[in-house]
Amino acid sequence: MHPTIRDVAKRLNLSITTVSRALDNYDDVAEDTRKLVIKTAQKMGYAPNRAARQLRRQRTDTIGYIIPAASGGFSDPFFSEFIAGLGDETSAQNYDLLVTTASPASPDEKALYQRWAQGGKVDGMVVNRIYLNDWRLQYLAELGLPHVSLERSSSQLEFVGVEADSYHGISGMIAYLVNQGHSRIAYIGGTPELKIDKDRYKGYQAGMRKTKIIPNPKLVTRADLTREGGYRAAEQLLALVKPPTAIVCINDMTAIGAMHAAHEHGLKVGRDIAIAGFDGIADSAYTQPPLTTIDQPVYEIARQLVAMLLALINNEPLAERQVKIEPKLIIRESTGG
Amino acid sequence: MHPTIRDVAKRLNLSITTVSRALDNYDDVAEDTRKLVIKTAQKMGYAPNRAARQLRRQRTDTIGYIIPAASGGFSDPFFSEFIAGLGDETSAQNYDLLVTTASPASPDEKALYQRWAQGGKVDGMVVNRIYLNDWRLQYLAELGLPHVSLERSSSQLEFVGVEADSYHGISGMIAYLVNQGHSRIAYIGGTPELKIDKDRYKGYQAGMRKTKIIPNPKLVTRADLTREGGYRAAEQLLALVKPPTAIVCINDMTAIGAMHAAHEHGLKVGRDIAIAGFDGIADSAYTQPPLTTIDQPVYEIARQLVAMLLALINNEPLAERQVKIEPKLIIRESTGG
DNA sequence: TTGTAGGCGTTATCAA
DNA sequence: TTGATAACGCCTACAA
Repeated sequence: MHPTIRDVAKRLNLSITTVSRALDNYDDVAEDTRKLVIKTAQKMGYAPNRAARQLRRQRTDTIGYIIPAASGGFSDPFFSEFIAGLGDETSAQNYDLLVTTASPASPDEKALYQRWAQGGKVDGMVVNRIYLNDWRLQYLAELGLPHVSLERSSSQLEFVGVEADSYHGISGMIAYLVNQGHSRIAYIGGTPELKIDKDRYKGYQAGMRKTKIIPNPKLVTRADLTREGGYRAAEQLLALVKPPTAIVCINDMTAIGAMHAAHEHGLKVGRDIAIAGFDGIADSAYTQPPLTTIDQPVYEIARQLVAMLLALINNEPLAERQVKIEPKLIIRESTGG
Repeated sequence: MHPTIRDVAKRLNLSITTVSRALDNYDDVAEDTRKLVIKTAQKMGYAPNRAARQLRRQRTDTIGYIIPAASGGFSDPFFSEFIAGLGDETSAQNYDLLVTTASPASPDEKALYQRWAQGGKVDGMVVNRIYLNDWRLQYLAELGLPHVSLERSSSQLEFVGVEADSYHGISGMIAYLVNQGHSRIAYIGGTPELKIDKDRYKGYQAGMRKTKIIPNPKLVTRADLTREGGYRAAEQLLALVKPPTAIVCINDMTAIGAMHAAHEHGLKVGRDIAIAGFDGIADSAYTQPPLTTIDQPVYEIARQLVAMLLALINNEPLAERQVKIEPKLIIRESTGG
């Protein structure tokens, strides 16, 4: 098998202590010795055994993220960008990232959290797609395992993480649409237990309230944050006697589905109907027509979260325990440009 | 910290041996004892320490995958589907998946492979986006670390993994387009060192050769598998004195970029110009117009790869060491329907 | 500046 | 059916 520290020591007629310290750049080792050790270790292809190191140090240098998506594939680029951010920041800090998918609130999900958190497989966890009442955050808190989240749950006592201001994002969007002359503005949300749904829906309500328009409850529908869900919800909206002239969606995926439905109804998006999303995924600039959306810097948020988590893990001071991000309205042709 | 097996043993006045075996379902432990142990362990919130187990068993029950994408985010849904497949299958088999991103052939990438492979952090690796001459496969082979790949490199002695028949996929696509009356058919590829580029380009050539059309070398361009790359390459093609009437792209991302360029040129995709991709990502059904593509079951391929890798790791017999997949042509409106 | 030795939490061998 | 004990490979307090 691989050479161990013992093999290196034997080869050089040194003790494993010296080798260990030479490699870890302790300063109580002779310069010549260190150089020799490093060279030999390299030549022998030595790399410290992670399990042994972890056991000894009582830490894994690994953090975990369980993608909250139904089995069968997460197809929301939101997650790709998020994972990319997590991966890049963990790597940059010489940590590793453990990843898998599990359906929210499934037994699998619980088993995974247990295996990783209680088994000491990870030093901390990143959590997102937060529910108003989220067992994951509760569980991690009880366990005392460091964790950060994108969005907070209402049951959370001590929140460390990032929050995007969904509320103002959406209410600003509504204001913009009203300004464009729209009044029959529909909302396609997600399940109301989701923190982001609550915030975004409130933003919608607030935006509508500021106008004199009495919102039609039929214009508020719910889907599941997927293209298919957005498609079906939009179908319903377009089948109304008085269909909406604008549709604001909880995320870009939903909006893409809605655009598809509009096209099928022979509507030209951006002229006959306005459609807008939330997230600012890379796709949104490449849809036809390009999608108006509320951009949140997902990649950066993910990196930020990791940085915060590692600070938490290593007991380093944290400049801010709660970072608030203001997403930006990006106007494109899907709302008439 | 967490209770250890010792704590459980102490609580029950049993030896750690017995506890260990009760939990691992050995059959030489009294039924009553086993039940008691399991119950107590659960009550105490005991979960075996993974590092200790790994050190002792000399295996990690973890496999690794390094996303071969430039830092700053992989935005190709191909990878999301791939990761979802990897994650679901590893979870299903009670393994864990270590993931990160690294630019192909960067020093970071090498450092990661070393840390994981030589440090015994993983029992095996999944590799994709294969180069004709791929140092990763060579490295893993030399190390003797189990690995599987999607696509094979030409320098590979012993290939275990999955191959999609890119060649026939593309040549079939060309045949279809020619049949539709196209003759000025362009190809937007990737870097020629990529295995898939070689195969797909060959498919293009073969498809063209079957017709009497003499292919114009100006119609063959290269990009980088991204939307932006596809956009720029298509811009060039459309600026030609005699622009192509059809563009076949190495993947769907490139095709999405190309469609964007066509729209900007005032062309109606599917009527004024045909554009086709490769991969069959979920997006492709939701572009406007929907994209003709060559569909390969990425999610299933990923699961298959993991299954093969775990068989390799556990020295189980492998029905097939090399699985060949025939991708399917999906005709949609982007080529005139 | 270097070496000795103990222990991190498991699993597995052997003996009782 | 159960228990004592020795590793797995590394780090580090302490001794030399």
